[in-house]
Amino acid sequence: MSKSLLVEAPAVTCASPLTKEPLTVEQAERIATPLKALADPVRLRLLSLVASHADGEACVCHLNEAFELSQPTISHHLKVLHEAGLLERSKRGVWVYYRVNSDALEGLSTLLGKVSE
Amino acid sequence: MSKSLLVEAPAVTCASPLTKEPLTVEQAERIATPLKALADPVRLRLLSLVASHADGEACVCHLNEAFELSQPTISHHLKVLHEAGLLERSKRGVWVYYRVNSDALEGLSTLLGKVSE
DNA sequence: ATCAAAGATTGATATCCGTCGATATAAGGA
DNA sequence: TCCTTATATCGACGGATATCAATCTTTGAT
Repeated sequence: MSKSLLVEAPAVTCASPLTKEPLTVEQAERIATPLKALADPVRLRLLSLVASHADGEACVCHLNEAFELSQPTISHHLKVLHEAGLLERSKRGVWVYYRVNSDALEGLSTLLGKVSE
Repeated sequence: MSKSLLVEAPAVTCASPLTKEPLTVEQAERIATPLKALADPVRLRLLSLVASHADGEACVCHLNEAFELSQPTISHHLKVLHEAGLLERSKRGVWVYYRVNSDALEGLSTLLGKVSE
């Protein structure tokens, strides 16, 4: 119900929906979900923080320290990114680590790129 | 004040902000603007409708007909896309035509693609 | 068993945003 | 000039969302 929408529906990203023929209502709604997750300054910084970490993985404890926002707020943003399929989550002991889902981002990238051809 | 943010700040898109090093607050806010414009099902369909038109140009009158939404609502969405730099506007007589700004979309596309490298 | 720390969840609040009806503006035609 | 049509703007309403404090859950340590 809240898994990666882009990964679960590769047909949408592999086609060229923005150029050849207009998007259907369903396609537009599916694509809007990860874009909405991305369209927030805090979540963009979170994503870039995770992506720029040494091993592509970041502990929530470190992410919390990087912002002047409450812990629940960061937790909320991470949840939004995770449910949109942009971040993967793995728990080790008490700590939770997030890493970027490259496939999802790549799908969005090629989707937008199709328009410029 | 409301021109294309990506085109006016190519440094942001040409660098690799999402991978190498975390985005600054200013960069994140600048990138969030066009992404917010894009992160709506109606606006995605509007953009794809314009992009898929024969000569890459679409009259507002045709766009209005394609949606079961009021004329002011479509006008609002077109304004958001235009102010985000994703659509260009040209008036001929009584009619207004929109066309996709490929540079802006390409900038966003490469920006997201940088993460997957 | 108890405690402390990490992270998620809940409930509340304030702001943002999508939508509409009504109205304004602008351009062409009679 | 007056009317009609195309598009934009305004003001209002309702739903979504970003944020916080408080609380809960889970895990490891003592």
